[in-house]
Amino acid sequence: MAEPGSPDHRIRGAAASRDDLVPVLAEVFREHGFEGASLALIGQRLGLGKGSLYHHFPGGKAEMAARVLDAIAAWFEAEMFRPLREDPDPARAVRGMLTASDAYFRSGARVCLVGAFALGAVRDRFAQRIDAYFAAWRDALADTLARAGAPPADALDLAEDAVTAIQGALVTASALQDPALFGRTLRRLGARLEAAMGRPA
Amino acid sequence: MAEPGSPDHRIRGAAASRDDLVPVLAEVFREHGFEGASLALIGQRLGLGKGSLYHHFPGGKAEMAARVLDAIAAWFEAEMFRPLREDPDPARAVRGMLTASDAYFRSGARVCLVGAFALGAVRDRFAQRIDAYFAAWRDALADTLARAGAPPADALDLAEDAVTAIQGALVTASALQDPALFGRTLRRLGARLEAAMGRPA
DNA sequence: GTCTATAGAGTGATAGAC
DNA sequence: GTCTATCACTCTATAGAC
Repeated sequence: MAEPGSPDHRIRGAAASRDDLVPVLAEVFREHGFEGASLALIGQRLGLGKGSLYHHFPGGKAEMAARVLDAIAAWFEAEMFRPLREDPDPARAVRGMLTASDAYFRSGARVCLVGAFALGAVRDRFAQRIDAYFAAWRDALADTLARAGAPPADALDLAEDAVTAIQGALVTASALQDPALFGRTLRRLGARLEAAMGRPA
Repeated sequence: MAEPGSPDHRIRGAAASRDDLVPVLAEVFREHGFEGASLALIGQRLGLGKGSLYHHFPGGKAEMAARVLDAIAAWFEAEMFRPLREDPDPARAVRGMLTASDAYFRSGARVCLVGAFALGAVRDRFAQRIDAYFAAWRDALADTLARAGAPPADALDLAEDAVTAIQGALVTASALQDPALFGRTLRRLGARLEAAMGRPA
């Protein structure tokens, strides 16, 4: 396994490190769900045989999904939740979150893997990670809204409303095959958040 | 198979008609998704062997899911979309839709099967039904909001916002195992809709 | 030789179709 | 209940880098 940041000394396109595999794995789980993503399909998309899959993920499919959820959690923590908490300009941080959401979800063309796992029986297998993802998003945003001047009693409600709207937009955009619905939802949501921040009482 | 409306001539508690099976099937698909609902599990929950399953649904699992989606579409058309369109008091009709949603989704304890199917590759197999469900909901509500005095330019946007919020609340409530989130979302959504209806310009 | 990543035959269990 | 296909998974073996 290559050290982080080391020069790429792969010889013939092979020898992918586990970190290179996870984003592709995420896409397969996004497209097919946990149950629908068979090892045969996964191996095909990763260009690896079963032996290689179990070399990188001895725990099998469950470990693959866990590593994907961990990578998603790390991305959101670094790119969305920490900026929300630490940006000295909270109003700008809220706008940044909407921009980051639009980018991450490819303007509605990409589904939320965590939300997809949350529906159905798979949820129980990854309950802690799924719960933590949504709670962290809601709490980071509530903190920022309170700093931005939203009434403290409303901040948590507004944050819950925001996370809910984004998830719903992903479901509905996918159902109607209308990615633009996601952008319209972000615009409406942005207006609600600006109103709450601008009118601190 | 019993004719519709014929007297019940079952002999020993067995011989359920296909219409009796569909609601149970719906619950199994809601809980496990299309891929996760195996025929063994379905047979167990229905109390039927595989032979009986194929007697009632010659097309197998795909036909079962199609009949479930049809039944859901029929329920929403009769209990939500038609009342929305036909109630002479549109504001009351909008409130009735929120009440019906709360009842149908068991105050957030039940997931939307159509939304769950919309995420992931299963969507393509039932694309027309999934699309029709969401479009009908949005359009019936937009029509009612316009009748209630919402600015026509805003009615479709508001309806899209409403369907999106409900779907997002179901995802998030399931993820956080917090059914009460659904009620809070309906309350916030109701306030937005009332505001739009009350302020016709 | 050791280490890492590769492949794939072969396991029993279970899938959906009939 | 019977069928075949496929499931997740195990095992053994091989390649090249050090």
